[in-house]
Amino acid sequence: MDGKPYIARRPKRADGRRNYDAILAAARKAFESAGADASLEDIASQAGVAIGTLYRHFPTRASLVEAATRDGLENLVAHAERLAAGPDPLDALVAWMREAVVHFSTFRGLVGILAQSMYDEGTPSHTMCSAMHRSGADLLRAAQAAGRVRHDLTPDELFDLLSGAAWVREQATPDRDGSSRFLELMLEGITTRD
Amino acid sequence: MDGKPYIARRPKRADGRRNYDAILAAARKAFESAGADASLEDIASQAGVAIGTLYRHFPTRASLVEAATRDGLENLVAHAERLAAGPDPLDALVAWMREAVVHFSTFRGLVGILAQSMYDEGTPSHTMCSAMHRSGADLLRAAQAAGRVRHDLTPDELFDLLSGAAWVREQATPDRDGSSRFLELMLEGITTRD
DNA sequence: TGACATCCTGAGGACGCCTCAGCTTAAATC
DNA sequence: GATTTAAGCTGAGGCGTCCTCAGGATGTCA
Repeated sequence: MDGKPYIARRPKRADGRRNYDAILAAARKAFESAGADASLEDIASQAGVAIGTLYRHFPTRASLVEAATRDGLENLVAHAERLAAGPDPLDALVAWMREAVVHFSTFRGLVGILAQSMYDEGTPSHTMCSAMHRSGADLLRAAQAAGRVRHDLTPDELFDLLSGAAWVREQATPDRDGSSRFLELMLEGITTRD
Repeated sequence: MDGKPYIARRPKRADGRRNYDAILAAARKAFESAGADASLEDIASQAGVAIGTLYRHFPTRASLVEAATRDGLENLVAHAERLAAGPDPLDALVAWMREAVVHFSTFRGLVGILAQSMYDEGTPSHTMCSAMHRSGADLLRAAQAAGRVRHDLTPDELFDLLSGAAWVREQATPDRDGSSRFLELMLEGITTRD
């Protein structure tokens, strides 16, 4: 829509870096406990910083979410590469999917943002999402090449399933978490018959 | 948490009924175009009514959503009964599931509210959700009794799958709606092997 | 035609978003 | 160390939304 997305960069000056880090730490904590729509003014004050400073470093909520979740997604991508080197392509895919669902539901509201970013280039998280998309697609292709997963499943469809599972996990209460069962059933629908 | 949920009732006085209906109509339109978090002040003004009047009839957003979606859920329950009378229990279940997913994603944010209401008694939509839960459970049981659906699938798990599908549909853009494929794959995971 | 319960109104406090003009300060240069 | 300057910080304030409540209006019933 309006050019390239804003990706927050660690600033140059010492005080800038300090505040940047403090805001990020506060944001992680706040998102975890209040979800992706946590109050930005709370986050700023938790970080010991004025609201304007928060906006200086993270001009949009999406850019803050992106910065707060970048590490996790990077890990996910890195892990995919390690898994791809393993012996069993299906095991690799399944292990990765489990991990992905957990990451996607780090806090309430994250899946929605990621799902949006996946196909919207004007979004801070789009870059990481694309990288992740590639990782998943590679693992999927390998499993399909080994004849372990149905060939008509596309990467987009895989991500729809993962997002759905993550969303269910997001909704889970302490006494009810249907996400692992969700994944199990999903795998039944995806893997080829013996 | 705090006693029984507030279910909006059609008021006694003529002006009250008029406003109640106008608000409901405006709310349906607003939810459809702006999602479940549409501005209540907008809805009131669209209905030609002061904000206080909206709150008089619908003291909470959840109660307004409940009233706006009651019909749809009632239909869903009624349809389940009709389907249950049909010859093929699996066909009945599948048809109902398709319909349920569509209803759950009537507007953005609805699935989340319904998923919440399903297991939280202190919620306006809980009553209808429970009725729907029973409907689905009946259809599921019948399909299982006929040996067409795996026996270890619980109603709760079925609703997790339906909610996941509905959520994916909610996220869909005009050019990308993965929900029908989602349902297809889901059915693969659920039905028994031939 | 009262009398009264029901209903309506909209100002106002609380909160969150986001901007911007003015001020402070780190750090590079001399 | 003094000077310069760009980077960074602040927080008041405008705006939108939520929700309440005191006071006023009106449908309804006898």
